Amino acid sequence: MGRQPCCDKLGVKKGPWTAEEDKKLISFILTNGQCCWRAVPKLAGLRRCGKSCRLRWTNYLRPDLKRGLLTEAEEQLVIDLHARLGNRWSKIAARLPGRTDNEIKNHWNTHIKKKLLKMGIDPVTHEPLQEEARATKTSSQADHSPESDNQHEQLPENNGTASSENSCSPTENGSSDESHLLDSICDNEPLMSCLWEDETPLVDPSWELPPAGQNINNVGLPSWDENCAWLLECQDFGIQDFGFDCFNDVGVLNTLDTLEMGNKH
DNA sequence: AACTAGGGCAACCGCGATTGA
DNA sequence: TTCAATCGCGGTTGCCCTAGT
Repeated sequence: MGRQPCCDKLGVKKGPWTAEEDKKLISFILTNGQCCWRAVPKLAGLRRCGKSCRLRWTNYLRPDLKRGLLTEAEEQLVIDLHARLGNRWSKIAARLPGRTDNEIKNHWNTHIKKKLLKMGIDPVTHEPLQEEARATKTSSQADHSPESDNQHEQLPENNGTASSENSCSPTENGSSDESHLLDSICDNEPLMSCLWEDETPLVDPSWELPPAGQNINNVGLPSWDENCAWLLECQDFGIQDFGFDCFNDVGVLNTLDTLEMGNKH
């Protein structure tokens, strides 16, 4: 009895994805949509576990992904959101269109954390390190940390009125422009209520895959018969030439770039 | 030029949540 | 209501690249 592993340990490939595998996965998902990840490897002809496929797609192959470093404004937003949400990377990522939880998590651990420490700010509590030390001395029990579950529970009730005292978390290092950007975001109640609306992803809603089983052709997309050759050729012609409006072109091109990079490996 | 250490990122692992029979 | 199957998330690992010596 007990829980089955998500995939057969035997015969399942691990490690970096090859361009060929990427092509297969993209081809399959664009043809069939995202459904039942467990079945994806089998149907797509991949020797991967479904989990791995999902991860690869959501973190790397999705056409709506942005690539490259987070902008200062995005970084500031991440800091602010982290102060309120803690390590809920998926929630944070949901507020940043085109960014994945993994990407944000990595960026946090490699860049932002250090930045905050340099500024004398505890990356966990978002409070000045000295005060933090004092606070832990006096009341180690009273958990005022933003990580506190209580605080998390209250988050939805902060809707819209997302306290500006929170938003004044570490902004010292940001340029005044970025601070203004963040302030203006936080001061904008309609925008903030939208941001705090869990069901309202900022990701371009135009990126929608057809329901399972429905061929991509049915949504006005070019045939996928040419498989990834088509995707790859888009680089030469420009995605718009295909009338492929449902994809944000940057995203698709990023995917293509990615595939190309993969080929170089 | 060769070696080493550190940083960055992609991918894996394990667990909790959710779903459906 | 219970329990197995599946999904999704957060933490962690390991590999690759680059800067420094």
